[in-house]
Amino acid sequence: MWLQLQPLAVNLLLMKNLPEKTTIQAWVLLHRVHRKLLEQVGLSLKNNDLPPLDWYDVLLELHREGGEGLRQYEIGERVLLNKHNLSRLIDRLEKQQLVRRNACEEDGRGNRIKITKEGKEVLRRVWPVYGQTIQKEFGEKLSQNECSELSSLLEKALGDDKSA
Amino acid sequence: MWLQLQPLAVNLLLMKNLPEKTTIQAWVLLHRVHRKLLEQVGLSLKNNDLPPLDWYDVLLELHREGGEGLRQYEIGERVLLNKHNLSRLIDRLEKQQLVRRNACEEDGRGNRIKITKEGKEVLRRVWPVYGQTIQKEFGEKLSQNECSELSSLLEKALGDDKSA
DNA sequence: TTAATATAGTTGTAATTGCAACCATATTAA
DNA sequence: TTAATATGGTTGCAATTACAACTATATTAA
Repeated sequence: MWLQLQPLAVNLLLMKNLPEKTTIQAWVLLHRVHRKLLEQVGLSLKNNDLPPLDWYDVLLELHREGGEGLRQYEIGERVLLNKHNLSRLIDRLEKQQLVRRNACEEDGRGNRIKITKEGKEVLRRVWPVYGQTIQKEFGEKLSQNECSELSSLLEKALGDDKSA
Repeated sequence: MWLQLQPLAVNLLLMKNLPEKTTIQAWVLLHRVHRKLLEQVGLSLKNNDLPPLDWYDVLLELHREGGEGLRQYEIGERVLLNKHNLSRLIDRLEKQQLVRRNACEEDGRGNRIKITKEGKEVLRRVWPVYGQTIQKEFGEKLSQNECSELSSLLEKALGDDKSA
């Protein structure tokens, strides 16, 4: 009986809970801003013969951590951009000697990844370009107050269902 | 002489105009929210055996336009997601009969793309799932006022250097 | 102990992307 | 007119991605 009802219930759910216009507008703008910024950053990096942003993204987290480096899944959790194929992204970084994989003592399945001197050098070269683009395309458009306001709204949108 | 100075000038520029902490924080959150939402939407679509979001993105713009459809470059301008390889995305849509390419009268180089009945049907099937995910993962977290506030900040960040 | 299940990471493969080169038509300037 | 340049779109190709299947180790429960 419950089983019989379920498909209907699902359908009803699908008909409801659709977003308001205001919500959709924010959603659309979120995408437009994101896309524009990412395009600009990509362009700047390329124009300066720098590696793509996802390299920076990983290297930065490794640099932040320092010490014994990070497990791959930890990188995945922290990174800004999409985390699929991290394995192969790290392959590429390793091939360029920007990171090193070390066997992991506590857990024989995994490895610990550490940034190298060369990796840090890449961070140093990328940041001025990356940071400047953020500032020019984004920071300059908003006051510090507006940035904070934006952050708090975004944080709320993130939900951060602090179950962890 | 000017040529001699330029590299220095460029370097100086690179050292300056770096973003404030507040800016960076907003930047990071923007990415996190975007990534999370896109992941959720992708998941919902897949779980319901629906095509990827970029199909919807294109089909929606075509539907909005109606009439004689859109040129490919117009689609590129309107679409939410990244616009590279639009040509081949449209190939795929056309292969599924969701759109049709017609020769373009005013401009022999281009074509006009129109959504088909089947394409509209896809829109109808996708929206409930897409919309519901937007609402659940995003809309519900913010009040309508907050959404408006967010929109106006994002609009400002977009800059919209109304040169067009 | 063993079996069952979960987690970390890798790999095969097909689909998609990014990029640059390209073709065809438009537009501009002479 | 012609030549030069710009624009719209396609295509070839190498790199990257998504996804699923897989290996190996950990963890849990019996």
